[in-house]
Amino acid sequence: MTLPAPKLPHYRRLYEMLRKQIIDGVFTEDDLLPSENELCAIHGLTRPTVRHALDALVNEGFIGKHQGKGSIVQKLPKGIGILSIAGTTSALGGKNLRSELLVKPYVKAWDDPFMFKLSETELNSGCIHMERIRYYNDKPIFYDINFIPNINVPRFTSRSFENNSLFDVLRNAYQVEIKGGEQKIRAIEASATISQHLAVKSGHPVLHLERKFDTNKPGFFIYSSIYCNTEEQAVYGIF
Amino acid sequence: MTLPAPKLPHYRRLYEMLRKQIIDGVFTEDDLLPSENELCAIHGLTRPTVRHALDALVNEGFIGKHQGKGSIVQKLPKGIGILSIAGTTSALGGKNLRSELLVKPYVKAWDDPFMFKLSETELNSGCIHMERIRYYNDKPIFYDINFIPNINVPRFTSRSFENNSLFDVLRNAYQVEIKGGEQKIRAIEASATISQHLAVKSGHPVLHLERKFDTNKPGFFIYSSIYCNTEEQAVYGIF
DNA sequence: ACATTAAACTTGTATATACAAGTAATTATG
DNA sequence: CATAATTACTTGTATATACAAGTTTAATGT
Repeated sequence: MTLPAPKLPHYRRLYEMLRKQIIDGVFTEDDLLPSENELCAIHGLTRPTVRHALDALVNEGFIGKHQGKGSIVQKLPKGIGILSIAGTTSALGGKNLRSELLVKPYVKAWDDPFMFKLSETELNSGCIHMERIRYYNDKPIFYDINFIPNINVPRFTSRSFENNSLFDVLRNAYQVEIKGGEQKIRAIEASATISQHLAVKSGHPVLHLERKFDTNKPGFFIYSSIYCNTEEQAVYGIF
Repeated sequence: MTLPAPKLPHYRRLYEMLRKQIIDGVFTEDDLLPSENELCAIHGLTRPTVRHALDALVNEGFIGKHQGKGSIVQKLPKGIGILSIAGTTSALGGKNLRSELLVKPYVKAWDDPFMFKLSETELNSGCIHMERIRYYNDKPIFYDINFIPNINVPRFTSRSFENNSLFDVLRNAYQVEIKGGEQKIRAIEASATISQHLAVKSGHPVLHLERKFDTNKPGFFIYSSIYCNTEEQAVYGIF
């Protein structure tokens, strides 16, 4: 995984700029973006190049194009793969949501057996293991165990993750983006350990998800095992 | 929801043709598609038009493009939103999987309250309600309740669904395609009704998913409530 | 003041052309 | 026969141009 090229293609620069403007709130839902012709004039680019950038924004769910009318900003796409609490709008950041690092990231060999089949490269690199508890209204609702292949993620173990999205860190510091993934879901009876972490009675039903995230880096996946207490709130996810 | 236009744009016709060839097995995983120049010659189109079709195939996960090498067919994208059993490769069709209609599709008013907020149009149209049980090795594992808005789906209630994917029927008969969606997941104790349908003891943990599927038709969503027995096999899904 | 028509805007589709950058195949050389 | 160089292929990026089709705005007529 190399550092990004210092020179991005024109269409990509425009795409990143517009994307950032939407995320930063410069354009918000239902706003019209500058027209294709305006963007050509502003950036000294041609329509096919501008359209290429806009197509990418459409594909990622940031805007919708309407012939004759313009490019309209949509509600910020909720991250595919991010779990939250039904009824809240973000995984973290709401006043009643907070996250606590239970086990700081450290490098270890993969658990054997592991929940998903691993490639040779992954097996040889070991993984970074970390555990977090997420609280809603001071009640533990998620017990989250992450396994990140120790491939090209220098100084990962020294980063701070409390109240930070793991995915944001990966995107901003390592240019790793989540593209989707697969998951195995079970309803299980809470074991002694799980009931301790999630503050439920032993034997109480809890949700268990084993997830494998695809990223924009070929061959680089992120793994996660999550236990959830859904007694009061359902777990919410986009797929 | 209108019928598709009799005349498709060139790029779209090429996209649909290549997509069908991949699905039908004319091209299989790891095959090289004809090059862009070859497709231009074969179809009397220009490279930007051909590339537009190929870009759509990339976006949907059918192919990957490799500079200098060619366009390579990928494993058929597993339907987003389709649930299956961990370890099997399709929702239905495997020898050990079969589906049984418990309640034939019929038109009714929406349950009130309903698991997701409904639009005015949806409320006024009523929904088509149907219930199925899915078996794995003759054991009931899914109890699936679907709610399809009664909007532009003529003669839906007279179709046969046993051993047919609801999504395939929607795509082939009504040009409705699933684009993703959202879900609320809970681990619950099986009620008397659920334990009867899924052949588990009352009070045993079962999975409950409430799902809202986005489609290619603006404003048209499909809803589903699924109870799953995950005692022996996890539920598997792509997101 | 309102309705109708025309003009001016928007995105959608498509062709044409050129050069950059990566990979595979062919040819030349030792 | 092996290796290196060259050629020929591939996709990637970008400009230029034109017309179609949908929507909004401005002008005109009553």
